[in-house]
Amino acid sequence: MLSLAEENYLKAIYHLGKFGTISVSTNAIAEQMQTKASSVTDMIKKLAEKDLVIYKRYQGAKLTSAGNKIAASVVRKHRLWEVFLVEHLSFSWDEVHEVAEQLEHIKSEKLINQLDAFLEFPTHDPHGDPIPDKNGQIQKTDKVLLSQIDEAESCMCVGVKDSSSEFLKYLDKHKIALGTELKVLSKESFDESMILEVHQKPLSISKVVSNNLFVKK
Amino acid sequence: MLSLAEENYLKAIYHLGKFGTISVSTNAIAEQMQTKASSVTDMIKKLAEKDLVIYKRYQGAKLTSAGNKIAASVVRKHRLWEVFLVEHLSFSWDEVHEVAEQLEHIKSEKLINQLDAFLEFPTHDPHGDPIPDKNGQIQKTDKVLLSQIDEAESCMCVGVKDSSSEFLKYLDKHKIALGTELKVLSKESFDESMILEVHQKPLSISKVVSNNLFVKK
DNA sequence: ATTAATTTTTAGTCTTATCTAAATTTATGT
DNA sequence: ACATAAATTTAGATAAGACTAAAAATTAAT
Repeated sequence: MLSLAEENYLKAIYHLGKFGTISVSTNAIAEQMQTKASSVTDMIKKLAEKDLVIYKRYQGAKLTSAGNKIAASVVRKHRLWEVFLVEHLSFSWDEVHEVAEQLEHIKSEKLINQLDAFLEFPTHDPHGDPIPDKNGQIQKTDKVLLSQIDEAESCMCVGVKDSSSEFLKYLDKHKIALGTELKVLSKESFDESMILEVHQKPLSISKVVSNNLFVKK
Repeated sequence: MLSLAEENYLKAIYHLGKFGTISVSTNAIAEQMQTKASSVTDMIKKLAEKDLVIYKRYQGAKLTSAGNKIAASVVRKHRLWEVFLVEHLSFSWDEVHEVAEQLEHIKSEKLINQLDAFLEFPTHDPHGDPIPDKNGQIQKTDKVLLSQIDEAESCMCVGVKDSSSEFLKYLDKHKIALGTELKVLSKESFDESMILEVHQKPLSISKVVSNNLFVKK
């Protein structure tokens, strides 16, 4: 049985390493985990002992398939709980992360399978991120950043890259949610800002915003 | 913010000390927590430092009102989660304890208040135990052990004293659940066994059973 | 290709929560 | 009341996970 700390490290490597495909540097993990590189070295050695990561000194860590499976299951739990919080307990999408960080570590196969069924097998969390299935598989979507959309094109908001509370509240304020239709009225090359049409009204957004909003054409 | 271990100690003292009214011995806590007396001494010193228990050397520990409040809130969370698991995730009453032991430590005021509302403010958990309110108050019930019921009297099952999986499965097997009507047909003074009428059929039960089932006349 | 800068690891320390073994205090029995 | 038993506390160790500071390896720059 893995400790909370071990699960969090696996999750960090999972997120940084594109779901276990590439090696992640000690420093990158340290930054993600808000800890020190020396602590990371200790932990990845321990995870390597358990065959959850492949570790070569000075070369960073990469998830094994066992490690990937565990990391994906933690992410699965996190995202399912987020759906529960939003759909049934009236949480807003900027409030769920902190609580889901705790709930993702609850250990019970039955709990998570029943929760999945109770939620009617959702495929995406409230931020538009895909929920891994029982085997850790995630379904790929063809989402692109809003900044990639050309002038005069329309698209639909399907996810966020930055899921910080600040950004989510900004989107709420401007009535942008998952499923919201957006049309690019114009793009300003000088500062890469855009003018959108949202709910029949124009809205000017900066590059920071268009670079953190995923859309589907 | 309290650690998981600290919360568990407070909960143990709460259960053993009748909700904070009486002092609990080091050994009793050690047995309840499945740990050693020396570990208990260390911890209750620490809790005393934080003014959550009153500790006098060689005299055991007693919850302060602050400690009682925290312990009650942990118990509240435990029991609310149990209700959720049974009512919405198809858990049976003998399966909920282990998972609720984990869920009770999730920290979020909003989570527990919303969960309470979602469950429509239940007053008792699936084993008939009362759920403390936000202020830690529990409503007293006039339940009594089945062994106290006289011959020819009828009563209703309202709770269990032993909530082990084994006992709960025994009750399931004999179709005894909360709300089930029971009539004492006869009592055997030799071994203190009883013959009940349950669902229009006779059922012989031992003293162990009648001493672990709460009923209301 | 060597030096300089950066990254990573090692060594040693700290905290929390646990343990064992020994010492101390309280309770018990005659 | 006094010896002994039982309960409790103290002292010293251990393991997990974190940290700092110093050493080592890698990468980058000239």
